[in-house]
Amino acid sequence: MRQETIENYLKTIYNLSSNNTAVVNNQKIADRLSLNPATVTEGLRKLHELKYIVYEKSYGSRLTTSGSKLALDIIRRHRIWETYLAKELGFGWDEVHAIAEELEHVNNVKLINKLASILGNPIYDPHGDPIPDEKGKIQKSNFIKLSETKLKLNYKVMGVTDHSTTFLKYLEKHNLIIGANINVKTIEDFDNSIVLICQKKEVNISPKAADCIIVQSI
Amino acid sequence: MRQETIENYLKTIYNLSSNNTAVVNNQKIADRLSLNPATVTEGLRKLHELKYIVYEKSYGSRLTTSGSKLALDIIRRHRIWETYLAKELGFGWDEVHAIAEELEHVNNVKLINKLASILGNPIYDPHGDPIPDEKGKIQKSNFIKLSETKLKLNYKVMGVTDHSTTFLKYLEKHNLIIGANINVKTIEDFDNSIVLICQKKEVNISPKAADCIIVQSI
DNA sequence: ATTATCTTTTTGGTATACCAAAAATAATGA
DNA sequence: TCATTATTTTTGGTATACCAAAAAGATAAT
Ligand SMILES: [Mn+2]
Ligand SMILES: [Mn+2]
Ligand SMILES: [Mn+2]
Ligand SMILES: [Mn+2]
Repeated sequence: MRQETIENYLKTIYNLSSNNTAVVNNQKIADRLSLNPATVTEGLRKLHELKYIVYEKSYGSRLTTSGSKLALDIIRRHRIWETYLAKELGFGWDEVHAIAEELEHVNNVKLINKLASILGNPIYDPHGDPIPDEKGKIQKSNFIKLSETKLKLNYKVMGVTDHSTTFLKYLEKHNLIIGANINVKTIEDFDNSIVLICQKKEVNISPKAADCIIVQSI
Repeated sequence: MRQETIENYLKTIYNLSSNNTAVVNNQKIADRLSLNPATVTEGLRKLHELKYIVYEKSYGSRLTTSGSKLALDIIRRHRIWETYLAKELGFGWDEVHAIAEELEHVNNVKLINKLASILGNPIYDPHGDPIPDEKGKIQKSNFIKLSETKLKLNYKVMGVTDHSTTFLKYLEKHNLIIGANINVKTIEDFDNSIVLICQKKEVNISPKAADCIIVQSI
């Protein structure tokens, strides 16, 4: 199996099992990687043989210790590159993901650690996602989705779970960038859309968008 | 054909036809890319179909305008990355080639131009090789090989044609780094080995090594 | 419990990238 | 020139990464 293929599967499985405890089903992997489900079934069988995952037929996959280690390594590379592109090379948070998708496969420990060191060993990437350290350790947080917030409370934007240019440009337009302070004004009973105050302006957020914004209570 | 495969062929053909005028034979491509000659024959047939090269059976290949353009673009990416790794990220001139071999395939014009701009749009890479500009234009020089030098004359080291760690470490040991001034003391009749003075020390250079060192008369 | 609906797997098939060995072609040199 | 050697091409074959459609299995919904 090509290394790049392995890496893309493992990264996806890790991201889909959130806390790395849940079992991941094939269809979601197929969706994320834009592959036919048949291809995924084959791929998972091979990854199981390579002992990167435990794959139970018609049930799902979960990473082994070695699979988890590799996954975290790729995620580290991806997020370090995203941060370096944004902080050192002047790219926008909506541009970095696509480039990092390619750079993440360049495997050179010294290079990644050097970039990390220049950045001051950051813990979060430009989208608020945590960056694993060299040993694969991740900072854990108590962040919640904007869609789970309570009325009248104050929050700080800590991250996003959608990295698409369209979404990020949309957020920028309303000053909903990382670090922004917001106040949840009303939650519409009708469709669960959220009206919030950000920089003194009222912004109406659809439930779908609110599900992609990560905040912290302040 | 995979983009990476195309890029590796074109880069190799460009490098083997030096001034990009000579026809390149299959065996040398096979050697450089560590491929079976049969594989190369197939590859060249496909590149001809894609109009990147003109391939005459049992004779050789030469790049078309479009092939040449792509080749120069990859070479630019490779050499910009080598320079960035050396100048900005603290890697040695013996380390950068291997990493650049991977990074060169990440195709993002804005990224490469940004790196180039940070470096002050350099014209030479850490091995003294010229860096094509965005349009593919290359600085041409009057450099010669150390093996072609004349007795008693003074030269400046301008580059190397071998990028292997062993060779570069060997040169470093004798202070034969880029920019070093040397004086050709004697050329042995017996084996054409060269004795030169570099930083007041005498160094004996084999003809094979002298063939990989590029100098300029001063 | 029995459909109806997802989801996964199997089957059969394509495209790419490679190689070893044999056959053909070109180059060299006596 | 004619044989020897070097290079290139053809042939037959493997491994990987994919997909479409059919079959099987699991889940949900009445
Ligand atoms: Mn990303
Ligand atoms: Mn990110
Ligand atoms: Mn190089
Ligand atoms: Mn170089």
